[in-house]
Amino acid sequence: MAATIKDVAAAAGVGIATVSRVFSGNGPVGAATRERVLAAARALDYRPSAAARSLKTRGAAGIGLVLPGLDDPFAAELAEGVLAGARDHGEHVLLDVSGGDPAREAAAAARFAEQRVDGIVAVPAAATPADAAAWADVARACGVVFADRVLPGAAGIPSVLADDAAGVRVLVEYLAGLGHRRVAFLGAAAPGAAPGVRERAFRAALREAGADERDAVAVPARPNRDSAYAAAAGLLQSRADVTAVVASGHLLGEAAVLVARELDLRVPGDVSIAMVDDVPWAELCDPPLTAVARPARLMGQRACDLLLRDRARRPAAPAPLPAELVVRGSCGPPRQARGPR
Amino acid sequence: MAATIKDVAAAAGVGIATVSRVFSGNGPVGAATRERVLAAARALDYRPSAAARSLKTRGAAGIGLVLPGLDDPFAAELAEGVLAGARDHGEHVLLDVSGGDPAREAAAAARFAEQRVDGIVAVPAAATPADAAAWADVARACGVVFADRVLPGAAGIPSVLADDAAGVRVLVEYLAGLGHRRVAFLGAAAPGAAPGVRERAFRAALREAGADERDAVAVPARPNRDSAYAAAAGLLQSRADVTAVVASGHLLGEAAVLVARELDLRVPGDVSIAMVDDVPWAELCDPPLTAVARPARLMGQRACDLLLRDRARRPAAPAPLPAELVVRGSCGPPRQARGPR
DNA sequence: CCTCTGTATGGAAACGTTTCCAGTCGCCGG
DNA sequence: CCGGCGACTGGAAACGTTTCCATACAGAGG
Repeated sequence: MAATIKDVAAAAGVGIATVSRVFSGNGPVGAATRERVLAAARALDYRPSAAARSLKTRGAAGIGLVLPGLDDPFAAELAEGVLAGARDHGEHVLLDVSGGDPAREAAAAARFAEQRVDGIVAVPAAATPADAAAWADVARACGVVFADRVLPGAAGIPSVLADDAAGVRVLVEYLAGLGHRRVAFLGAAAPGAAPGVRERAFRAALREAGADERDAVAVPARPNRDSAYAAAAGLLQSRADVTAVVASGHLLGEAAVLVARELDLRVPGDVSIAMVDDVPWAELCDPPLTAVARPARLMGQRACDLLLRDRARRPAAPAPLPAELVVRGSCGPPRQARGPR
Repeated sequence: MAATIKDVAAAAGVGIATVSRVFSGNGPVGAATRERVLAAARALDYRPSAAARSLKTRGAAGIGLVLPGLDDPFAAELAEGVLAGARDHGEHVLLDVSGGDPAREAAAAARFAEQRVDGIVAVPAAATPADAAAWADVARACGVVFADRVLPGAAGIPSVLADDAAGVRVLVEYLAGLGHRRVAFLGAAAPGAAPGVRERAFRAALREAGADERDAVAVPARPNRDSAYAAAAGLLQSRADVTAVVASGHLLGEAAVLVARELDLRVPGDVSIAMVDDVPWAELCDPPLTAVARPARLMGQRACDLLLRDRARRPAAPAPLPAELVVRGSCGPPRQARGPR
C-alpha cells in the first residue's frame, strides 16, 4: 500500500541507494538528482519506514515512561520533563500507566524492553522483592532510571530524587518557629514497617527544635484517597492537642483540608496545615496552602539525561534535587489546645 | 550484542522457523522442542525485536497521542482513556505535547506518521488553514482522530466530542431557575471572530430563559492563565450588575474564583460562579464549584476505538458524549445589583 | 505393503532500509 | 595524452523476523 524507497527510486529513475542517501543525508548526491528524488517522493507521498531503519541501524527506538497514573499533577509534570528531555535527544516517548499495580507495571516494562527502547524512566509502584527482581530483569535488557522512588531490592538502578528530607526539615523548622510543638505527620509508614525519608526527617527536625518525643504524632495512611481521608478524619477528631499537620503528599493535604472544613476548624486559626508537593490547587485553597515544592519537571529531564547521556558513568545515586518551601497562608501560630487530652 | 532468533535456534539445536513459531505462536511445535527453545531463550536473555517483527508483518506499530500539555487535568484524563483503549487493542502509545504551538504539533504528528503508527489521536492546538493542511497531509499517511476539537479546514478527520452545548444549556437553565438574568460568559471569542459552540449555546439558552439580548455579557479571553485572570478581573470590577458567571473552562473558573476572593465578593452571596470542566480542585474550593463534567476518559477511549476498530466505516461526526451538570455550592439566588450601572 | 493424512520441522524468500564496494564520469596536473 | 582523483551513482548484502514451501515421519486404512 504505502510507497517504499524502491517505488521512489523507480519513479525518479535512480537507484535505491541514491534515494536512501537523499533521505538519510549520508553520502553525496547531485543537486539535480536530489530534486528529482524529492519530487518523486512527494508525488508518491513517500515516508521512510522507521521500522526498517531502526532494524538496520539499531538506533533511536525511543524511551519508555512508566507512571502510576496521570491524574497526579506531580507525575504529569514529571512526564513533561521526560518529554522535554527526550525531545532534546531526538527521541520519542512511549507511555504507559500502571494504576499502582505492580503486575501491570512489570508488563509495561517488559513490553518496552521488547520494543528495544533505549531506556525506561519509571516511577515504580512496586515494593515486594519479586517486583524488584522483575525490574532487575528488565534492567539487564535496557537502561532503567527510577524517579522519586528507590526500590530496595533493585541494586544498580539509579534513582532521581528530590531532597525531600531537606524540604520537610525546613517545613518543620518553619512550624517550630511559629511556636508549634505538637505536630502530626500524616502519611506515616504502617506500624512496624520502616519509616520513609520524610517521616524520619520530620522526627529528627522536630526533636532538634526541642520538642518532646511524644510531640511527634505519626498517623499512618496508605496512598489512596479513601485511606487519606480516613487518616485525616481520625487525626483531627481525636487529637485536639495537635496544632499543626504535615501532610506527606498532596492527596493527604487535600484530605486534611476537607476534614478541617467539615469539622469547622479554622485554618490556620485552629490548626495549621502544610504538605509535601506543590500542586496548582494549593493556591486556590482558602487559605492558600503552604507546601514543599519539588522540581518535578527537572526530575523528569534529569532522568532522561541520566538514561541517554550519562549511560557510561551512570552514578548509582546522583545528588538529590533541591526542594523549596513555598509559604502561603495556611500556617500560623498555634492556639491553645482545642480540648481535653 | 543482544541475542537474536538465530542464536536461540543454534543454542536449542533447532531451526529458526521453529523458534519463531514458539514465540509468535503461529504453527505447531512439539512440547519437548518448545521447552528446549524456551530454556535456551531464557539462558540467552533473548527478546524478540519489535522492529524486525513489525517490518515483516507491518503491524502493531502503536498509536500516537498529541496533546497541548499534561498539566490540564482534562487532557491527562483523556490520555488515560487513550491508554486504556490502546491496551484493549494490544497497542502501545507514543506521546508528545505541543505546548499549544502548532509547529511543534505538526512536527510531532509527522514524526509519528514516520514511525508508521496505526493512527494518531490529537487534541489539536492548530487553528489556521495552514495548520489544517498539515493535518490533512498527515491524515493521508495514517488515521487521525481529533478529541475535543474540530478543525474547520481538515475535512474527513473525525472528532470525538462531548456535548458541550447541552452541558452549557443545562447550566444556564439551572442559573435562570435560580433567578439570574444578567449572566456573563467568560471565555468568549474575540470580537469579530466566530463564537464557539459553548458561547452560542449560552446565548441561546439565556434567550430561551426569557432574558434580554443585553443580559448576555460576553467576555473574551485567550486560553492562558494571564489572559483568564485579566478577563475575570475586568469583568468583576466593572460589571457589578452581573450576578452569575459561566466560565468556559477550568482555567477561567480558577481565575474567577481567585478574583472574587481578592475583591472580597462572596460566592455565591454576591456572585454565582460555575464552569465547564469538572476538575479535582472544584470540590476543594470553598464553596465547592458547580461544574459541567465532561467524560474525558471515555472520550479518549472512544477516540481509540474509532481509530482502531471502526476504521472502515468511520463516521465523520460520531454522536457527542453526554456532559453532566454537577451541582455544588457555588451558585445561589442573585442578590440586588452590587452598585450603579 | 503401500498410500494417505496430519503433525513437526528446516530452508529460504521476503519486508524496507542502510551501507559497503565497485563502477562511471569529468577534470586536473604532469 | 594519460594516470589518477575526486564526486556521484548503482548493485547487493546485511539487519531479525514471519511465513510459504518442502521434507520427514508416524499411524490409519486399504
